[in-house]
Parts: sequence; structure tokens; C-alpha cells
Amino acid sequence: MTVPAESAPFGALLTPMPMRTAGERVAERFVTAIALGEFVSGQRLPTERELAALLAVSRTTVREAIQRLQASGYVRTRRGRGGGTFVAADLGPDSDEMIRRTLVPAWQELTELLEFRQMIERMIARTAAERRDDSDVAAIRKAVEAYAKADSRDACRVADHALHRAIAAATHNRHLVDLSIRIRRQVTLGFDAEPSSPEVHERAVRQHPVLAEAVIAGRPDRAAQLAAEHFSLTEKMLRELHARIRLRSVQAAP
Amino acid sequence: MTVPAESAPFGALLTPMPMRTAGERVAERFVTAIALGEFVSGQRLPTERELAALLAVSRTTVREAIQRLQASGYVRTRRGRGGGTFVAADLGPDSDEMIRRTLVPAWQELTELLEFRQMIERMIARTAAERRDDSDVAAIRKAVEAYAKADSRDACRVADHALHRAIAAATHNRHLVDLSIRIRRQVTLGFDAEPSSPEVHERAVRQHPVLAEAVIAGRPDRAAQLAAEHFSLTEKMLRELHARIRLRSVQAAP
DNA sequence: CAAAAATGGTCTAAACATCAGGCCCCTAGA
DNA sequence: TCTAGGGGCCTGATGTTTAGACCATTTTTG
Repeated sequence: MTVPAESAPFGALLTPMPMRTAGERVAERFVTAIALGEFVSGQRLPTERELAALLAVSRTTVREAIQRLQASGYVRTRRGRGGGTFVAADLGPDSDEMIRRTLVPAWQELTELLEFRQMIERMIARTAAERRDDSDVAAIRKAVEAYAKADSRDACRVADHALHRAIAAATHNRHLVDLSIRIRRQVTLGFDAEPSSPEVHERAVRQHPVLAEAVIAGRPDRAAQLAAEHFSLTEKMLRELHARIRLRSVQAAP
Repeated sequence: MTVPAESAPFGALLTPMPMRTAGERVAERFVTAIALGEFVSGQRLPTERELAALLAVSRTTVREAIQRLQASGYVRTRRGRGGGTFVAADLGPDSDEMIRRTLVPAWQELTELLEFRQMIERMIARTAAERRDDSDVAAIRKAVEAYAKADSRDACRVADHALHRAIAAATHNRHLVDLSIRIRRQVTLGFDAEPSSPEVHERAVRQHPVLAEAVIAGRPDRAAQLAAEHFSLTEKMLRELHARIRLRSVQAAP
């Protein structure tokens, strides 16, 4: 097999180097953090000067990132003493009308996304159950306890994220962890956080320790099964929400 | 567990942003590509002007990268007509040492990436076998035929890509398709081709139609199994490279 | 009430990165 | 010898990032 130097030697083979600016990358990091609940609604971010120091970047760059976040509505800033940059309290759609505008066009997309997540998380649970070591077990146990203690909605969200992240970390594969986070971010931004209802929350509360125990006990098949069930919750809720909205929509516009 | 707002309020989110220049990143890409055998010893790289166009980067940047590669001894350049940049023909006794210096820090990363791909592609194959419809089958058949007809190395790459993409498409989930493509890009570090050797290619040629048939026949478990085997090839190559380097290192420094 | 303090907002000058393009020099092959 | 195809080099323009000073606004404090 000779190498033809003419046909398409490297034509389709070399890919452009992505060149994003520091400001873009910083902003992206924050969007992810906010979507994941690392910063809860209303929370104040560190001051621009602190952020600059922590991120090892100039204040100008930090400001560029923050301005992007403002423009996208993720944060608001207040000036003066006691001011700062705050995570927007009213992230995402809250009225049915907004939900319809935001959600319905993306219905197919969201369905695929949630299905995708279910498959990925299933795989993560299985792999974690196969590979977890003592420190993973400790981290998962800690996360389960934290989840049990969470009371507010934000706290739940944070604890939920922490738990699933601990499980993902037990796979010892950074890409699985990143993918899990990325999907979660996408799901979160698609709604206002995860859609939640009392019964969903209740089921989640029951399922979490069971899933965690399956991972800890090293039972891959069971963990995978439980994860699949667990992550079907959101999809179920979404279907219900969709049905409800369509119903109201029909009622409202005869 | 309350969130201590003082001790370690933020996780990995507020760590320094790495800031590498374009030249550095381009050079890294080449080092990895050379180490994985994408460019064989003595092979001529595209001209600087071509690379600039392909990588969507200025010639200055390409030159900076090439100068780094020269300084590290990976490539030599010859001027004048018929000249160009050539992968060092005698990646001599020091070459493994150099490769190790550049690559070993990324070794864990590469291993995880390939492992990740294996898991994802396995899932894709299984899902495709479960969901393929008639048009998917037609597309896969067509891709298999095209692959059989491919003679040149480049044609093989293109056909390989097309085949795996057709299988991914049969999952009917856009995210799986995107992820598959993204991983492929990452694995080949922008060279849209696998690190290859004759025996790897031979095995791939044998495995492709079998995998395709399993998907077409709707045998999820078998398809998953075959995909896992198929995508272990690259990982195997990497392991061998790793072993070789470690061996020489031990021999050289008793 | 007035001053101080803490914050975001603005500006400037400099260093650095990147780019586009032209021109020079070197060399194999016609 | 001449020429085409390659790397080597230079310049000027533009964008990015930085450090730092200073301004504006608000809360707290004396």
C-alpha cells in the first residue's frame, strides 16, 4: 500500500487548532460551575481581584469573562461596598410560557440528551462498581451522608451533584467524569436546574443510597441497572411536563 | 455537612488557567503524532505554508512549532527545492528518551482516552444493533463496501471513519454520533487517522465486516464484544510503545 | 452626618502573540 | 544555466494580556 502524495494527502487530515481567548475559557468554566450548582443562586463570587489572583490571570481577563456571563444572564453585579458579582437568582424559565418557548422546540434534542445521559451514567455506574478503591468508597459514603442531610433545594442539587461525581470519579477515568459533568451542565441549562417534584425527589432520596451501595459492594450489573432507573426519573418528569404544557397550550389557544 | 465558606470554598474551579501558546500546542500535537507512528521516520511533512492553512494558523506559528521540534530533535529541515521538514530518520538512542520526556506526562491521559473510547464505542455498537433500521443497514453496507475497495492509506482512513460513523448514526442519537467523532478527533490529535501499523491495519480489515454484520443482524451483545476488541487495537499499540520505551530506558541507565 | 473602606468601572502604557504578506536564500532538476 | 519549490527572515498591523493607577458608588463606621 503506497502512500499517494497527491490524492488527499492531508487535505481532510489536519484539523484547525482551536484558538479561544482566556476570557472565553474563564467564562465557560463559570457557566459549568453555575450549572452544576457549585455556585448556588444568589451566591456572591469572589471579588474580581481575588478571582484574578486565584485564576492566575489579569483582572482585565476576569472582567471580560464576567461581562460575558452578565450578557448571558448568569450573573448580576452590584457596585459599592458589599457589592460584587452574584449568581442570578432567577436562572432559567419559570413560567409555563417560558418553558414552552424554551423547551418545546428542543423537545427532540432534550429527549436524546436524557437518553444519552442514561446510557452514559449506566456505564459509569458499572465501571465504578468494577474499579472503586477504598478512597472512592470513602468519598461516596461521605457524599451519601451529605445528601441525606441536605435540606434546601440548592443543597440537594449540590449534594446530588457531589454524589454522582464521586461515583464517576470511582471509574478512575477523567473522560467519564468530564462527560458526566458536561451532560449535567447541558441538562441543567436546558431546564431551570433539574426539573424536580416532591415524588421525584422522594424517589431520588431512596435510590441514591441503594445505587451507592451497589457501587461500593462492587456489583456492576446491579449498579448499572439502578443507575438506569435513577436517570430515567428526569426523562419521566420531562414527559409529564411536556404533556402538561401541551395540554395547557391546547386549552389556551382553541 | 455544611459548606465551609472559608477553608476551601471552591473546588478545582478556581485553579489557574493554563495558558499555552499556539506554537507550543501545535508542537505537542506533532510530537504525539510522531510517537504514535502517524508520521514515520524520514517522512516529509507538508510545507509550512500548507500546514499553516490546514491548521488555520499563521505560518509564523507553524514555524515556531517546527523550531521547537527541531530543538528537541524530532525533525530536521532541508532547504531548497525538494527540501522540507522531515521526521528525523535516526531517532537515535536518545529518541526514546525525548519521546518519554514529552509523552509520559500525557501517558495516563492517553490511556484513559483510549479506554474511554473503547467503552463508548462498545455502547454505540450495542445500541446500533438494537435500533438500526433499513436505511441504517443500507448505509452500513455501503460503507463496508467502500472500505473493502479502499487501497491507499488515506482512502482507508476515510472509509474507516465513514463506517464507524454509519454505525454511530444507527443509534439514532445525535449525542452518541458527536461524541464518537469528538473522541476520534482527540485520539488522532487532529490527524484524522489512527496510529497504524501493518498488523493493526490487517486486523482492522478483518474485523470491520464482522462488526458491521453483527450490527446489521441485530445482535447487540456480539456487536458490543466485537467493538471492544476492535477498539482495543490502538490501546495495544500504545502499550507496546510504552513497554518498548521503558525497556530501552532500563537498558540505557543501569 | 462625614469619612473610610470595599467594591465594581475605566483608562493607559507596555509586553506579548498572532497574522498577512513580501522578499531573500538555497538547491534539485530541467 | 535557469527555474521552481522549498525554508528563512523581516516588517507592519492587529489582537490579547498584563500591571497598575485612578474613578464611581455604596455600605459601614466613627
